[in-house]
Amino acid sequence: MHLSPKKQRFVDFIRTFTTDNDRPPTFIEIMEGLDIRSLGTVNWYVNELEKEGVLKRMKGYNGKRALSVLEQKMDNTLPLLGIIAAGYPLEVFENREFLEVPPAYQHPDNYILQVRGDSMIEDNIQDGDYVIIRRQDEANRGQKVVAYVNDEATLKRYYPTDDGIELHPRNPDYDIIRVSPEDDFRLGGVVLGLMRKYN
Amino acid sequence: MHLSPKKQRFVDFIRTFTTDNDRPPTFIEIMEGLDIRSLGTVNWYVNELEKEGVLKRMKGYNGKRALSVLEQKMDNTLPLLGIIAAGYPLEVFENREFLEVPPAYQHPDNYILQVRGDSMIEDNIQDGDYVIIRRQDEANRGQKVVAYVNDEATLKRYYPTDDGIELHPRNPDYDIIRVSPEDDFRLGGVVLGLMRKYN
DNA sequence: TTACTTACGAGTTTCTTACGAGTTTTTTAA
DNA sequence: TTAAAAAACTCGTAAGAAACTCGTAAGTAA
Repeated sequence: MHLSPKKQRFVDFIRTFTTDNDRPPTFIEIMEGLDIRSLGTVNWYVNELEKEGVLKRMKGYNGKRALSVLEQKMDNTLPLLGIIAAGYPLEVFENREFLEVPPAYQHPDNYILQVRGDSMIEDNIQDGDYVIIRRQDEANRGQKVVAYVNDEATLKRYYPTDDGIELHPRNPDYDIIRVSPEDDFRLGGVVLGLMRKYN
Repeated sequence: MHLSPKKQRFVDFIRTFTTDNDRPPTFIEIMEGLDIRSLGTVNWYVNELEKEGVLKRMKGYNGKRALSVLEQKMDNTLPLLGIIAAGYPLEVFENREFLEVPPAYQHPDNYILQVRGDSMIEDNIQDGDYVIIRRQDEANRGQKVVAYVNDEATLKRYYPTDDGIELHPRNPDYDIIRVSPEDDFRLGGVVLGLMRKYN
């Protein structure tokens, strides 16, 4: 992400100030350090850079006051949390790996699972595929979701019913899972996309 | 893709300027750097080179303005060249679109095609999927390739034989294509990966 | 109160885009 | 081979958008 020279100068100042003083600068310190004459201008920069994902306002960092600025990096990766297989608990990786994704998927609530098995074969999701998940606890009817039922994780289609939830596999060899209120149910997220690597 | 000397000089300037300054040049900087006397001329170059897929305008990159010029590298996109459907000529897009990909796929010889139809359904490649192609004229046995046979483009598996080439679909409704020496045959590339977007 | 951040409104400057018209070089077809 | 057509390249200007600026006032947490 290339910044304009002025914006670049702005974040550079924050970076060096922060390492020099062990705390981020206040708006006024930025103003003086960069020869800006208005707080509005400083504020404009912070807003812009926040929109662009370069800066982030943090709570309670600064000496006297609460909000301040801090850097964040974009590396186009998402955590590969583990392997999901129909009928088994989610196998979570110990040493977290990261996988590169198209930048648009970069989001703190997104993560990746690798699919094991063929329970979704009719949706053309095959063994070894990587699915990109958005962590959220609601879904639309028919969406593909990661669901946890009684400690078992599955990738299924989501169909709410009058008295519970149905989770449909996309493979005739597997049964529909009917979730009743007494089951322990949790939505892990919805599937945003899929990536497959050939070699 | 060879460019005219002038155009080549133009992109070379952008390339070196960008690496030197960590940002792409503005139109005026290009104008001065190349001894051009009109912004219209710079604009003309940019338009031309954009049509040819060499340059691309990016959001929020440049010093003062929003849209600017940048080379196809570094922005994590690949050109979406068109739609490929079994049994039809490749439908090439006029106004070139770009799609974000995982950064590792970034390569000048790579491009994207969108798949129409279900001729590869048994390989779990479905209608609407995006395949990432590496442009090259040889392939390994069994690899999925983009092939042009007598002006018809297809996505198939590649099987060389003693007296020619066989192209295997992955759908029983389609026939194997047998390419003999008198056929007009060309490899468009091999499939490196696949991306699918759900909404 | 004090030391900050946030919000508003209204500039100025820098840069892109659009337009219209011209010249030079290369390709095409008689 | 040569003239006509097309493509490559040039110019200058003006409109408009984005980037950047200012000053002040209101809000907020220690």
